[in-house]
Amino acid sequence: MIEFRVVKQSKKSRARLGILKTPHGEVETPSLVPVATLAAVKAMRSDEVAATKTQILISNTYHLHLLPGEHVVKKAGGINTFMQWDRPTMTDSGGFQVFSLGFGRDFGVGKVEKFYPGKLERAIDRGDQPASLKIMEHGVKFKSPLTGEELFLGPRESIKIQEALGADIMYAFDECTPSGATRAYVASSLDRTNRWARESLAARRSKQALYGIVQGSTFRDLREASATFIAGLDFDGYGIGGDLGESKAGTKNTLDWTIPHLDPAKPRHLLGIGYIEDMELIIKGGADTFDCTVPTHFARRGIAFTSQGKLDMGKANFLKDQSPLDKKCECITCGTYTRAYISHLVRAKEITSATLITYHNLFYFNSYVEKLREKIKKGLL
RNA sequence: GCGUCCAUAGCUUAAUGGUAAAGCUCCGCUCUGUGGCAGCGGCAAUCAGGGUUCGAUUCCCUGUGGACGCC
Repeated sequence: MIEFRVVKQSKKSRARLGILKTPHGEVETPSLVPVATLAAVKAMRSDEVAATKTQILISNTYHLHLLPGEHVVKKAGGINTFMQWDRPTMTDSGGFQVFSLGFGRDFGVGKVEKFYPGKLERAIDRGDQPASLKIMEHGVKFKSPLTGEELFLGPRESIKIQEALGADIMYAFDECTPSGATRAYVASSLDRTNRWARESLAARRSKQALYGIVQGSTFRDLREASATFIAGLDFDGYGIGGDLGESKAGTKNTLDWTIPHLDPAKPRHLLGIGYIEDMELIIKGGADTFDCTVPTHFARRGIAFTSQGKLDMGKANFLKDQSPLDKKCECITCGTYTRAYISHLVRAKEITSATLITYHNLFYFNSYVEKLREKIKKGLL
């Protein structure tokens, strides 16, 4: 089980400082939750991740079910022991894969995207199904992208897998609705997600915490209805997910519409959002935690986040640059290596480039959130 | 020294008697609960000279450079 304590509530915004207590230690909130999809932050050892000030990780039910299978993880003693990570963990339910392997895959777009340029002839409407999976009332029939094998995931299945994985916090099974979906589609999807929320709770046998997920896309009334419904159930916290609409304004609206309806004593997690420039907005909007693949995913494409902005280390001009990624950064990468060296590694496609930049990006993101916590403490946010 | 073959983008190759296609490289952009570690876009070339022809990168000759074989 978890305990959440609000240490300070800002008077200027919905921002708050908190302590999220789990069986594997405490998380100071607001906090970024780096993504370890397959029980690993890609390119990193767990001890390296810990050194980036990362307090908690999120892994993925769908992916770990396929590879290596939850029983392997369980046999190893659960996800913490398996990956030698002694701090808190969460597992996402697989609900996002209903989108990413479904409509997202069909149209080749992410969830924040506002348009499907030239790809979407008409809005996704009630009754539409993605090409490679089937969304049914009791769950979703997937086709493994690895083996082509059919795989069924519903609330009961998801919770069962998550219990075998053994993270501190689990998520209810939901459908992350696609942008470009009509109100009718979102409304019927929400009915289903709400039903799945109840079934997820009923399926739980363990003492792991379980977060319910708010959906409703960009429709204010649906977001409010969703938040109210989820708040009425006995969840330990909340996830806010789905299509948030156009990046900044959309994220703000979604938080404004949903958070006032949730129990303020429970932690709220914003699912899958976390550009550096969005963080202040997210935290002011009232999110206690948020996960994002950007620091790790971009690192593997050679992009470093610094106080000078986003740097594409693959660019040749850095080969002459003897300074660190970020002069103001205190991470090991910045204390040890030059931009010239890192640029060379990126251009040569050396694996080490991913390690070095991922390390820095996580450290940088976590330090950034740390500063925002300071700001809340000082009453500046 | 003689013979044969070759010469197209920075690299490796394609095609054609009506000025040329691709992969890699290079340059730019995109990536938000990570199927895919990529996707999209751009720059850029017919070795040199002469001949045949309405028109030559393509056919012919010479030169230059290279590969192979023979001596």
